[in-house]
Amino acid sequence: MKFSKKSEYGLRALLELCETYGGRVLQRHEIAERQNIPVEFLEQILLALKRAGLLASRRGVRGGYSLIKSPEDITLGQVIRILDGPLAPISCVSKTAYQKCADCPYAAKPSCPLQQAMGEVRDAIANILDHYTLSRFAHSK
Amino acid sequence: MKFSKKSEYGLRALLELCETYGGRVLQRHEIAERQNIPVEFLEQILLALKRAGLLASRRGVRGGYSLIKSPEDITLGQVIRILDGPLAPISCVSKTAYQKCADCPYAAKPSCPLQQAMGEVRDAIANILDHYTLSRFAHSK
DNA sequence: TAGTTGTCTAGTGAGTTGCTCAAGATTTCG
DNA sequence: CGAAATCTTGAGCAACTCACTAGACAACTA
Repeated sequence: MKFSKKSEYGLRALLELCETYGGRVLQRHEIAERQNIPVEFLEQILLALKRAGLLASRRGVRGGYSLIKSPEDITLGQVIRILDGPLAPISCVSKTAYQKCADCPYAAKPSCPLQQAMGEVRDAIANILDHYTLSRFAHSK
Repeated sequence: MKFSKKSEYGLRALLELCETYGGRVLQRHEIAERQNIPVEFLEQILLALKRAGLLASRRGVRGGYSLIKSPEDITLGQVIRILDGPLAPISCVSKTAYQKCADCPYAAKPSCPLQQAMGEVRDAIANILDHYTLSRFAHSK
């Protein structure tokens, strides 16, 4: 029941990028050094965030990465879903990636006792992470 | 960010055991069949739950497993922690298994921005799972 | 004491995580 | 233009975890 390093690194990288938001770009090695993240691994993360539309990048000598969306418009939930997949603790309660459980005897019945509890957990997690924005994050620094 | 099959199977096995609570014992193959769980895998789970003090077992011909605690006194949180480890999404916010992050640059500083958010998530999860008892579970069946 | 059950320890195949490496594309600067 | 700096892509890999299996052993009961 843990988040991956990918999510953690991704969030920490975004924190750095928030600080130069609107200003200069950051290169991967700058972010990597400041946040103690292996450069090549960080790269994969930054690219994923770019593909998801959070970052822009420029190649070449004065290249680097920069935030493309305002820190107020980026939530922890978004970032974690990009890097770690759905938030739901079991897939039969996921809203973004629902899957019927194959082996559960309750799957056929009208209601599964586990589903209710897990649904509540899912909602609680999503409620927090989808309302936490990067800006709120940076302020508490 | 998912619970393991172990937890899921464990909870479903406990549901079965709730139904015969106070009455007869259940053998592993009975539970396994009704809940579609591989017997030998289930066994490991039952043993873990036994070591944790939730179940009693008897060997031999009329052997089997039975609940040793009342369903009202067993919470989902307990069970999941036994089978899956701590609930915290990152270990620096775990109450049952705290660990300082080795590489995080905020670890040294008074406050880590990630920690606050993750702490809230941890509390939310624990709040739900530690108040959900097996009895509440069985009733909604 | 024979057969049935739980107990324990080890092992295994598939998949994931966290990370590395190498070759290429694009940009800037001299 | 050409060289250097940067991002881009894709492949690869060791360690670990997950879900499950196997087999020897201990205890209970008839």
